[in-house]
Amino acid sequence: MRGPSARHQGGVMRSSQFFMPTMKETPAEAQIVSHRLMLRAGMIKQASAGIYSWLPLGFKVLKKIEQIVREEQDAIGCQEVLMPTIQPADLWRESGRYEDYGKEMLRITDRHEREMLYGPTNEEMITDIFRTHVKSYRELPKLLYHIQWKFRDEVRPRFGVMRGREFLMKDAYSFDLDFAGAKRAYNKMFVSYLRTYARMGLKAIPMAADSGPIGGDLSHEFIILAKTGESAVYCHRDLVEFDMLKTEIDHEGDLQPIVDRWTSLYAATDEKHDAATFEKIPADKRVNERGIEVGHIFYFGTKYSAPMKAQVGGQTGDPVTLHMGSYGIGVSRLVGAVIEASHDEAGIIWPESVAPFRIGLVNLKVGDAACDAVASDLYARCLAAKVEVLYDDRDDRPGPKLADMDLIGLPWQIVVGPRGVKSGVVEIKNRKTGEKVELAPEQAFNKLTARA
RNA sequence: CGGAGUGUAGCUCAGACUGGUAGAGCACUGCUUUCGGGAGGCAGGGGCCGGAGGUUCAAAUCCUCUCACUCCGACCA
Repeated sequence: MRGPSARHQGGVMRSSQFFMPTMKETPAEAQIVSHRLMLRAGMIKQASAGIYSWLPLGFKVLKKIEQIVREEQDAIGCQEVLMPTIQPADLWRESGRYEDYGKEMLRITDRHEREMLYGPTNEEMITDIFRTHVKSYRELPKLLYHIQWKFRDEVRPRFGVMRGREFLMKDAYSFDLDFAGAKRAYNKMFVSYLRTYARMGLKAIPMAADSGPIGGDLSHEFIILAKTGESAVYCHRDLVEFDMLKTEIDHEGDLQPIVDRWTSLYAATDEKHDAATFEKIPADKRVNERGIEVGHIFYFGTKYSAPMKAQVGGQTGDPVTLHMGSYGIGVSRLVGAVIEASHDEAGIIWPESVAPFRIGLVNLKVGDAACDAVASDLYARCLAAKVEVLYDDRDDRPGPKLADMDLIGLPWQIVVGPRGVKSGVVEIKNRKTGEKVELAPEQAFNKLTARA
């Protein structure tokens, strides 16, 4: 007899118990495909305009994306902290942004009539932490990040989690003694971002962005290509074909050549698009598509450190004002963005790295002794091998079960039905290609669980 | 914040113009027939028609106010 904790090892993985309220019909409020599919797949529920609850299926994906982001930040020596969502207004008065920010900032007054705000970003707070504790150039450089919910009271939230008011964001901050140091930090992040998106199965292309009053070229937006993207983008085809995961990277070495490789080719959003330059690219290398912004990095020098007096003692003993940069990734937005980039008529197609489960196991005829035996054996093997599987053991007709499985887009399906079981086979289906193969259960299991 | 809409069953929507006992399909419950791609039959349950005022013998329906949500625009991770 296995106890409750054993049965729930790895979480609930049986459809008969899993809370996943799928919908056949499309809710009226959803316009874009990722929003429609997230609602239909039971991933999220809207709480109010631009604010969502994450249901188990959606939450699993959110966590996977968050974890990839975390691992790639850790890999470049960026250290994780967690700052609060609620911040004191005084901090923002120091930088001058409390007055500048406008109605997008959600302002709150506590019981002591103290002015607070729900943070839309954390430059002031991290600068305050840093100036309190870091006093010498010897402690530099430093990279810190956190992954936290933010709030921006957008006038017009839309597109589901792609443009919510509340959103989960990774924001990192770099602290250096001078511009050269800041640029090294910038390059580390630049390269880290390329790997991060590549691991999620996305083609992300860095595009020059407006760097504001600081000037220079140290500001890039990371844009993924998706037909339903919010803005037009133009770039050189080679950028789409670079494969970052195959590039060996020494994060402590000179990253400039890698950055140069990406920035030397033309890439621009419609705001910065220069048709004349674009026309000089050979016609077959021109890419003109739609894109979604999923990250933004920039160097901003002493914009916050100067007014907030974040200084350290330099080599000569004189105070040096810190050079800073900040680096954002829209974690919750990425859930929608991945779907925009990867879906078909039937539903979502998750890349394996972010899929809520790796395998969807469908028992087409629950109650049939032979089907039940084969399916539950496969289920047990998956659990034992720690392969994430969603076992559809609901007593329902094949149609809805198969349709649900396509809708939620798990990379692999194993379909156990009476017809196949009679001749000793099950069907495995690749969600992305639609390719179906009939194999003996054991072979099917081996094929899907073999480590690549 | 400008402009335009919509709020009726869990979901998609009719009913409103022309006031008179609340509707359909899907979903849900039970039985049944089906059984490899959202099936069929029978029987059920489910609504203060977003909220508050008003007009009227009578309001989902007409009027006023209010709240919420959506779309277009400007803005934006």
